[in-house]
Amino acid sequence: MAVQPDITSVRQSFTYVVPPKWEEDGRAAQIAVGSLVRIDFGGRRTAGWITAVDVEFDNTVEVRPLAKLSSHGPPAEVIALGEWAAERWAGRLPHFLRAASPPRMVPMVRHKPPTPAVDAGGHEAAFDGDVTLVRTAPADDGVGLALGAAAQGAALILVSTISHRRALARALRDAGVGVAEYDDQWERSASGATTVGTRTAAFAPMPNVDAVLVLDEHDSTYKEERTPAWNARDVAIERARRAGVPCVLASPSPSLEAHRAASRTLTPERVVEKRSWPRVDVIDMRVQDTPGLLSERIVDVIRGDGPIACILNRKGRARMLACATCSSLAACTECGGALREDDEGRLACDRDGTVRPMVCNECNGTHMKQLRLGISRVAEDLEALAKRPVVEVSAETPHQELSGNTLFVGTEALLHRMDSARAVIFLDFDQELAVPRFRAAEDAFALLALAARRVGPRADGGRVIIQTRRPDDVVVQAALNGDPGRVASAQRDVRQVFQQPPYGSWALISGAGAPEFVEGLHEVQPGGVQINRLGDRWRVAAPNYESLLSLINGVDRPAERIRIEVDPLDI
DNA sequence: CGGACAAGCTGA
DNA sequence: CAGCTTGTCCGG
Repeated sequence: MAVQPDITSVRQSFTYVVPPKWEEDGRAAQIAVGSLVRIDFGGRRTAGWITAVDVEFDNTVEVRPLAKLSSHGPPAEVIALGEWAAERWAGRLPHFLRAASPPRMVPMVRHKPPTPAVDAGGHEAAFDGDVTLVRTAPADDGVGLALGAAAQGAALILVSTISHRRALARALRDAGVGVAEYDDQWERSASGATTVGTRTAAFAPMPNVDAVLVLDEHDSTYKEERTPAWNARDVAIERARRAGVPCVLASPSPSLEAHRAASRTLTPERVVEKRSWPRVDVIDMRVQDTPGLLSERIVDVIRGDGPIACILNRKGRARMLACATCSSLAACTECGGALREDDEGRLACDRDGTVRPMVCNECNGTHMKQLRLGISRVAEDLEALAKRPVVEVSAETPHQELSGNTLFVGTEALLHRMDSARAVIFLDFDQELAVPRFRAAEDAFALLALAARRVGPRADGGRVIIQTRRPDDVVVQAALNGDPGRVASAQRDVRQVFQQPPYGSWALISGAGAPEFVEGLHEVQPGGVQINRLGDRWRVAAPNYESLLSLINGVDRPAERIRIEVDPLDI
């Protein structure tokens, strides 16, 4: 038996033998690749996974017996998938095997016959290719696609939140589908049931998968924040590829990664898609008479009935500048990012390092004003304008208080937490458009799609209101026209030209050992790879992740700690 | 990860 | 050079 110890820093399996007694009492027959065992290792007892059963014995070392058979574990295919993921995101195998393992020990798995066929309700067409991108209505709850997946047999379905997992599992059960919720119902998943779960469910122990579905594939919760920063959507695609089964990626605001991975894209007819979006009003803040963040045009809405969400992301506020003459936002002419005032009174872009004199791009005005407004101040102004109480929502606000006929103000977390709204007002959407990150446009549009979901389709009468100084921005225009395809086609060009993901692969190197490691990378003189310093970390950019990882894995790691984040989202 | 052991440092 | 700290290696 080859056993991978459950110790992150041990990157190797070790050979053990099955104790003779286990042959007699039947335990030997239960051992398979993936089984959880305990072993005597390095002078103590530790957990581990069986990674291979047919192993050549190395006669130069004394081989010890396994100490204990703890539990069933992930099947061999999932162990192999974990090995692939460890390579793909420059991580360690135990990280992935933990995600694939039961939360509590499982002595025995019963393999159940597959559940009877369910009616796919017209959604089976999405599942007759390899990787298909399906652009959904913002308010689509995914039940139709999930039934389409379950109609294929045992389906692996990823969702971005626990509450979506619960709701979808309930809907599938109501339709007669046997469902396991991962990882709470690990055993049920291992017995072959259709499995619904969040990020870690990409490693669910299903013995065979007939279809894979990733709902809201653009969602950043699919990306693990800690190292290894793996992405469940990409694991799901690989899992489907290995099993030779269809994989559907669904989202109202698809990522460029999904566009690239898919061999075809299914979009609703233009008219149908536009109707699936709510009415969107764009308010050009450059021509508003009122100072501050509240325009006249929102008055009627905020004085009206129903739950209303006013969204104001405060992160990075202090850095934003606008022309005192024409009110245009100071933006980088190279990359469109927001500019800040540097120490010498010039306009500086943090994203690409461009510096220019304090002169407005639009009107050549030389006086800039800081745009700065705290959320409490806005809540006060809003209350005065609406003539009704305003509830300021923070992370501590209990969920029960997020409904009813209330006017809320908060950061985008408010949108994630509330169930539905009659109107969503983005008080300062430039915050989202000007974030100095390569994914800013995609993320900004995803936020509008989330608002559209809370408000419902056009026929429901709800509204999304966008206050901005950039009414012509493609992100704003795409929402206005209910046409997500515009964002993708605009972004694709930029990303291709600058070899940004997914048309290139990046790694962020940080930590105390980073300088030494980067020096080692430079010594290799890799062709087609660029290394940039960004403050106390470095970005390694390669044409694809294969060449990125062969470079990174080919250079010795320094003694001091380093953190390698492959394909980061927030840069 | 954590134990073993080697190399380096300190004080008498 | 004992006694201690710090660093590096390796485990079946």
